[in-house]
Amino acid sequence: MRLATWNVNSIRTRVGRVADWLDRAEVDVLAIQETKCRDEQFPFEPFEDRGYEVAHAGFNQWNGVALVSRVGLDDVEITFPGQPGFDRDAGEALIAAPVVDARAIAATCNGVRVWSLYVPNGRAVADPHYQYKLEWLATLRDNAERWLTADPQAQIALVGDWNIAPLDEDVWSLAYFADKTHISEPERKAFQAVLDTGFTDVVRPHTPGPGVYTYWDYTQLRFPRREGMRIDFILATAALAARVTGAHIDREERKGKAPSDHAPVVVDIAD
DNA sequence: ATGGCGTTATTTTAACGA
Repeated sequence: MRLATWNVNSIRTRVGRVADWLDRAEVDVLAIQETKCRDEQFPFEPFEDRGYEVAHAGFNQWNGVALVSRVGLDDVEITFPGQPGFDRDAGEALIAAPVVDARAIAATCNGVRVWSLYVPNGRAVADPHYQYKLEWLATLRDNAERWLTADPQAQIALVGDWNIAPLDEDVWSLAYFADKTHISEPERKAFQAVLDTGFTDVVRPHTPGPGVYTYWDYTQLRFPRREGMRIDFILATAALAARVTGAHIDREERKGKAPSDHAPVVVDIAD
């Protein structure tokens, strides 16, 4: 089966492009981030017309994650246990539920537990949102460890917009990002800590760098100048990674009329 | 140079993004 992840930057604005892409891409399961809508605003019909089931979590105009599948969509779970929230009004407090963003949704698709994840941006290293990001990732790590401890053979995919560039070559300019988020050591360690529970990046072996990205800013002609970031990942447990036969980043989808600023990331999994 | 662009909402500016 073919599994993909895509930060679409508003599903209502992008639904035509996403549907057109599904018509061509032969994707069985698509994890979406940044739908930017509430459940009742989500355009379900274009997906259902194409034979896909949809599960969506959206609480307001921010964030929003979804799973689209034509190979089953069972045991849907919105947010992971202990998922931290961010108090937007206070602007500083890191607090627990019930103030939780729509940043995580899971379902079992053809035997694979797929999590569509939208990791908090962090905004700036000195911003409280940055601590929220680190706490969010640490809690995800704890869950990942728990899932694999319960079943070392579990087939789990953690996919989405991680808002972290793990390697120096994952950003177009180290100097530009030197004092910004996405490349700081705490963020990279938080990402690595998830990997260390038993996950691997199953896309990178098929899309070697440098200069291979999944995101390009709308401004400053970043895309034509090939100045991007690699921040969208498909991480798989060993049992699932063993079935991966190929992967690609569909940078063609960053072109044309009204694109998302992210490209879809795709992985092929043997039956 | 906080510019450059895109999206959303109890919009006409502010918040957010990375």
